[in-house]
Amino acid sequence: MESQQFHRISKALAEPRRYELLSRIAKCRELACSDVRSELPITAATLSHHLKELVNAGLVEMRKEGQFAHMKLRRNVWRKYLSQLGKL
Amino acid sequence: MESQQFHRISKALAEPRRYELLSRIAKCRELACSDVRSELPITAATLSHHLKELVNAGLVEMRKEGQFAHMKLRRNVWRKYLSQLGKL
DNA sequence: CCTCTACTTAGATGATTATCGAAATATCGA
DNA sequence: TCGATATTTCGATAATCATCTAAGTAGAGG
Repeated sequence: MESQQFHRISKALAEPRRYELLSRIAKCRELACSDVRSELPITAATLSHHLKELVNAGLVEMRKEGQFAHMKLRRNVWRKYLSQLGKL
Repeated sequence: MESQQFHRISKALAEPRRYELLSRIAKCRELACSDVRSELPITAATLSHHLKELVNAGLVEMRKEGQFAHMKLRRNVWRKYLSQLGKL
């Protein structure tokens, strides 16, 4: 795994709200933004910002379906990240 | 592992220089600050700051021997962190 | 078309923090 | 005791970033 991606992922995880978001995404096969918003006290703008960070880091994949955005964990990237950390 | 400690560790890892420092500490049984300073372009003040964060996070243990400070990875904490991440 | 809903983008603000130089503290060796 | 070296603390500065409101874009259903 590229060092740049590794650091982006680390930064993405460092924000508690973002980690919580990732954690919810990981628990489902897919999760819609609107579902997150109905369960967490977060504005649409902030959610969109955090989501962008997760996608930028390569951790999350997005799919647009009509008005809705669905998020999905990229499990192979996550595995690679864990394996890299494990080498410390 | 406490959620507070978990987040502190995540934050500590998110800074590339700090991760590099941790990585060097992990490679030895113990590492002296002065050795780090002779190998990396970093001021004493900055090193001291990052070291404090690692200690605060519970990831690193310090031992003073005369003028020298020796740093050591707390491997059981590291293991717990990895295992927590693995549950995502 | 019009409007409602879902999301994104832009711009601003405040908080956090990485960094450094300088001063302080502590230990060692002469 | 003096001077050198190691580390910490303080204070300042600049950069990063989380958050919000408001405005923009776009699909769905009348």
